Amino acid sequence: MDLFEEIYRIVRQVPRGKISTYGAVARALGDIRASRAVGVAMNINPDPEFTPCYRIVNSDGTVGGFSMGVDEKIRRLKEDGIEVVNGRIKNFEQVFFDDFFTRYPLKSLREEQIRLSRRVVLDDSFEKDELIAGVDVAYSRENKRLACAACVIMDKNLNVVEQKWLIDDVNFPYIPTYLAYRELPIITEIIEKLEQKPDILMVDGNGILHPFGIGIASHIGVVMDIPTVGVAKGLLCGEEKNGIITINGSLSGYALHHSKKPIFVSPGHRISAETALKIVKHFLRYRLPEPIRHAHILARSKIAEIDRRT
DNA sequence: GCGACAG
DNA sequence: ATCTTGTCGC
Ligand SMILES: [Mg+2]
Repeated sequence: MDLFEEIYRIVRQVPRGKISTYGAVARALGDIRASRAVGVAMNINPDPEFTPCYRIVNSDGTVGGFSMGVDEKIRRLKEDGIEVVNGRIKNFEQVFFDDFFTRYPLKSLREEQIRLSRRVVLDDSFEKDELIAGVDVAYSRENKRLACAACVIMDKNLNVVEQKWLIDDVNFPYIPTYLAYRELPIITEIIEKLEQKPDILMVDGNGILHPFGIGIASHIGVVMDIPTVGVAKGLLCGEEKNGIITINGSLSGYALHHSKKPIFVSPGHRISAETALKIVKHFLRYRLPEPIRHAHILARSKIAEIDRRT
């Protein structure tokens, strides 16, 4: 699913002489949470003459940003006949457009998440726990649709057994609660490239610690049918109390405060919360468990190398 | 007005 | 995540 292309398709529906907002485009995608991603998509708009991103403004009526300069955005709006006074759209309600033709792609993805969430297994369902892999994705600053995925397999003595990396395009922006749709394709690709099969995969992001119980670690686990653990650097949802994270009163994960800033561990798939915690603790040396930390360093260094050469 | 928003 | 074209709720 190329959500960037879906965004551009919606933005092209705004007629000359009308404006819409980041939030309205996000709603046409199916979720207001995508408003910031709409801004990101406008920022990297590959063809501003074809896709008039200058017609997308802030929902409070201010014009918002523009990579060619806000003055240029205002100039183009005025050329369309939109009046702008003190950086604010005049007659906002009259010129506002949100009558989009859309299939609400994010609503379909949410339905898929809910279906997948019912398939999450929270019992220890693995033969061995000898080879633990960590995976992470780093992004190019030159080309914002280019990413590097890296995977590092370690044994229980924290020796690196195998590492692989690859570069590929990413066609889905980061949207809170939809992270899997951004990173799953490239992560699937890197896992398939491994010569050895890890017993458990640790993912940079949440497992069941997600508003629909299906963070990226759980999502990968169910789709690939592998045991997974989620390790996040920030709290997406839930409440912390004495190191325990609950959503609506039921346990979803744990907070670890071993480092300056906490991490949040939650089971992904085919593992219990307690076992997930135990395995993460076994690999802690710095803030992040070693397999993920090494994958992060590898991915960053490779994408930095690409950026240097272009 | 300020912080929250996995990456 | 990178260095940035947001929105909502407290
Ligand atoms: Mg990451």
